[in-house]
Amino acid sequence: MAVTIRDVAEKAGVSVSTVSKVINGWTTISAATTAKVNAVIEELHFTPNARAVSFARRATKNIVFLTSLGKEEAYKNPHMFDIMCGVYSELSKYHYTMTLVDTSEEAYPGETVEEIISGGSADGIVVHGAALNENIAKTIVSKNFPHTVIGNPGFETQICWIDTNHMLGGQFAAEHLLACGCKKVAFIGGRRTDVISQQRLKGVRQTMLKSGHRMSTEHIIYTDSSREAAHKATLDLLSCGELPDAIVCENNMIALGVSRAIEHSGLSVPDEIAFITFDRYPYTNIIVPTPTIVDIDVYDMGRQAGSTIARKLQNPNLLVQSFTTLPILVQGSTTCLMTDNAEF
Amino acid sequence: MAVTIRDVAEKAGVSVSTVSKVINGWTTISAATTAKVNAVIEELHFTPNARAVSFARRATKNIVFLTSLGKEEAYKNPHMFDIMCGVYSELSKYHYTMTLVDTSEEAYPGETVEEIISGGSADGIVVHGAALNENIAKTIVSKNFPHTVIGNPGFETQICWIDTNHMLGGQFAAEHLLACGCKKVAFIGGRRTDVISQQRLKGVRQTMLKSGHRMSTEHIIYTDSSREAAHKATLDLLSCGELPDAIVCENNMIALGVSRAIEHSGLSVPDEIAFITFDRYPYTNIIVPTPTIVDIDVYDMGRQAGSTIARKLQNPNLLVQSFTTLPILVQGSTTCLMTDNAEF
DNA sequence: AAATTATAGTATAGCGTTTTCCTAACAAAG
DNA sequence: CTTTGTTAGGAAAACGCTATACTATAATTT
Repeated sequence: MAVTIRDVAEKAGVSVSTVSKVINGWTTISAATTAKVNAVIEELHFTPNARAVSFARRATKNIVFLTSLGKEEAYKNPHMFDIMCGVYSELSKYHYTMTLVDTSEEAYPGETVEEIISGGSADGIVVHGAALNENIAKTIVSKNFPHTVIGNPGFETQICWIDTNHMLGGQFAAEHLLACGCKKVAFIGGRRTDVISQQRLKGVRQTMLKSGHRMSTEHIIYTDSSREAAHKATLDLLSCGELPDAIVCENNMIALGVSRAIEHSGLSVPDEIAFITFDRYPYTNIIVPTPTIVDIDVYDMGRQAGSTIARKLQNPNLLVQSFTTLPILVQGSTTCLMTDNAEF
Repeated sequence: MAVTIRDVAEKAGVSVSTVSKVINGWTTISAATTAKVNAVIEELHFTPNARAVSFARRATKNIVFLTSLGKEEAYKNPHMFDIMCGVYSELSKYHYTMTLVDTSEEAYPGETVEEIISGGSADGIVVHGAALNENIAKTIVSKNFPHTVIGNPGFETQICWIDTNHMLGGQFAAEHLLACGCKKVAFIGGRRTDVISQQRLKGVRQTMLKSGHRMSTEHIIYTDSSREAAHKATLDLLSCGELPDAIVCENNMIALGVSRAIEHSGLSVPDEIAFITFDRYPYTNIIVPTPTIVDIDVYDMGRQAGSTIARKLQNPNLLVQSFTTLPILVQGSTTCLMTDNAEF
């Protein structure tokens, strides 16, 4: 049917092994033979059968991206796709392909991680934090399967993961506000139990304290992560007690409510009150005024995860356990403009 | 190393073929033997080697999703991911895996479509319209490779595609506005040359005309697809000439500008003036007031594409060339509430 | 009882590469 | 002139499964 390496060998008058060696760039074949073989390959439009190559090489050159998909994923989690694109971009540089595997409840029972590993349908796996659980982690670790997890697992495990340093994010936010001259910083968070939220607050708190500004307890507020709740919380915050000169919003939904509340309060931004938030969402840039944000380059995180696993695959002795990336400050118009960014 | 079908056969005291038949559910094996073999499979934790299976079956049970990725894809094109999730969900029901392939300029030269087809790394391909060009179309058609394209190719080709009926979308918008009692409908579009835009306008126009309302030419406006441009265009529209009682916005960016302009004009929405837009974006629901939109269920489009190709693969005689899906009206608060939806 | 037909299972030839081990042929060294 | 090395290429055994063709036994029919 399709043209095989044998056809090429016969037509070129050489052996199958010679053709294989030419294809794979062995140096033990003379220039003349190489040229001859390549000419025939060209002539017959030969493409090696990928299935046979995988089989013979006992490797797929494929990585599974394990995640939790679903309807409206782009709306619920716009970062997932960017991470994925980042992983992909790096993997393809190393000539790996990437197949998606979904672990969500609604998913039709697909390949389990066990099956992927023992069935050998991929050489490695990149796991999005949302799809990780202790079982999966245990399987991966016990089988010593090449992997990287995107996001701090949040439980005790030897798995290799990569995440952004969220405490540092809080620190960056506070440092920026300090540089703007803010001294009385408030924090409005969503769920008190959220680890990321805690770390961000910790970063803010410590940084303020280090500069001699202890955050007042009534300036640390938790509310629903909704525009309405944040709106109300902000009005409360601004109407009684000591007025803050800056608000750190833990997420975009809160920032939206804070923004409107400040607008209604009549205070000027950023002169009378500044605010800053975390993470960029597709709608962040339509908020008026454009908020200053401490962002995570999720695409880059994906790239780092991709390159880490690719490098591990090339060199199995690579000793990387975990690492964190730096958040970045994106200046908006809700904090004063920093012309000298010596600090950052 | 890993446990193979031979190990299972030996331990169970049957032949390799018998084990294979048990695995693949052939009915020619007795219940007793089946049970015995399954017990051994369980005991040895045997998982068939996916690479060997692909090789022997001459099929991968894998579909390529060809698209154009890139940094910030989620921001630039939030629909891409939803489509992908839809395709994935359906493919996995048919036990196909899905691998991503990027065609974007910035992409590291990956597998070309030719290589995928002749290399046999996938059994079929789903192409996102943004990644399609005449070359790719020609290759797919000439090799008669199982495929589906998401989005009207826009050029002459025998390729199988699926898209939403955009003209019908325009019709739906107009019918809704008519039902609301609007008679003087304006249209603000982005690029005049955009095919989708043209079809939507055509749908609106024809529907209005059918009800005896010819749209005035000065009520059909083209401007940049930016908030600012749309804002200005709307103010112009509202300040001179005949006042429309409804505006059809061709996209969300325009809707954003229109919304603000109406707010500034002091007209009440939807009583004095209504507006409607197309497609839902991640930020659509943060626009105040929530616009009524004619939406495309892109996840569902993905699912249809996935199921179409899966069915084609099961049954190669399936004669589907192209088909379109229905847009859906999502009621917001920028048009009057339709309690009886007899028409839709 | 012989002939036919089901039924349950086996033997084995692929599938299309890679890769290890060999073997010529020739060059350099002793 | 023999020995040793080096280089270019070939032979063939894997890789682990599927699926076809076949066989032996049991069940049914004549």
